[in-house]
Amino acid sequence: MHSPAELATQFRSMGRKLTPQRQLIFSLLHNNETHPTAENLYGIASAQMPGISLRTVYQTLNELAEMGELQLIDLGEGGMRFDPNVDDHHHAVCSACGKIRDVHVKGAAALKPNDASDFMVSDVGVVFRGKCSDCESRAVKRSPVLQAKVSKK
Amino acid sequence: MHSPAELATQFRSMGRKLTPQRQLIFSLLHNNETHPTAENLYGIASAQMPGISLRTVYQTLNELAEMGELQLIDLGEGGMRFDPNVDDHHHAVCSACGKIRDVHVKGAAALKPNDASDFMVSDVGVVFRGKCSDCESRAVKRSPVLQAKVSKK
DNA sequence: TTGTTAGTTAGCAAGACTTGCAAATTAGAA
DNA sequence: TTCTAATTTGCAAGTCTTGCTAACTAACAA
Repeated sequence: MHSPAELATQFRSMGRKLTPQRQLIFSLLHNNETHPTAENLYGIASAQMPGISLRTVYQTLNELAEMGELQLIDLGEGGMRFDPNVDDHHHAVCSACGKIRDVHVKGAAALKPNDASDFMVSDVGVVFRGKCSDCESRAVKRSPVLQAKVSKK
Repeated sequence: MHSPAELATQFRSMGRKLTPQRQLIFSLLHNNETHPTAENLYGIASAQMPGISLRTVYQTLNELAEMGELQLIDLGEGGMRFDPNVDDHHHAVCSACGKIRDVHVKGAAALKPNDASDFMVSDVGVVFRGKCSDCESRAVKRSPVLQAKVSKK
């Protein structure tokens, strides 16, 4: 995604208006690597601009997506995620905490269906599921406790 | 997914009942490569068993998924898809007709995030987007017509 | 065959997420 | 400052899925 200032210029050059709501959303997305949902952004936006509506958040996000400034990701967890990183990359999802991380995958672009030579591939998406280091170490540390709890039953 | 007969045995051994509704759904899923939605299956099931409820279809599908007999796939197109093929495989989605095809990808299991060595991968999913051969050839054939239409505007 | 009962089904309400709509508001140009 | 098209709000509605519960029935024993 371009910087808030660049987006402002771009919006105006398209005959669109630069509203405070849009500026706020631009700034919230800038360098945002949390892959927020619309609701997430709405929560943060509301704190800084009471009264902003969830509808506006959705609207602006959709506009940015149409402009190619945002990537929409749906990982099947109920709710679209918005990623201001539109470079070629993939995602790793922690099954414990749900956090999504951008990752790069060597050779992903060269992947091909083994048994569908007649399919014209235009895009390849890779999703890793597993545990992030935080959750992994937490699981190890808690392991004895959990066992104790189980044995108490 | 196991055969309808095997599923029947499995259900009974779990203290579950083998209802006509379940049998029908088992049979509809057997060797089904269309990646149907719950609504799709409900439509077909209704024709053969008027009165069956969508609720029952969802319920049975969820049970099968919990038993590991079904893979749930969400390709972000509004609606979960159910795949009786639970072998290790991936998917190719046609952006024109929406059809989903099972594909195998050599080397997919060996993929690793390039820049997230601390992430413990337990599963890798690959989704190809593009055009299936039907849509591809159709697009080529129609191309002159479409151009004519455009120039008329 | 009949009775018993735990497991199921059907139907509707409701929940989560997203979009459509229309009235009120406002950014940006003159 | 004035004007107008773009925007924002708030709510209704749409889609997909699940919760709830009364009525029903498969499975089993007598």
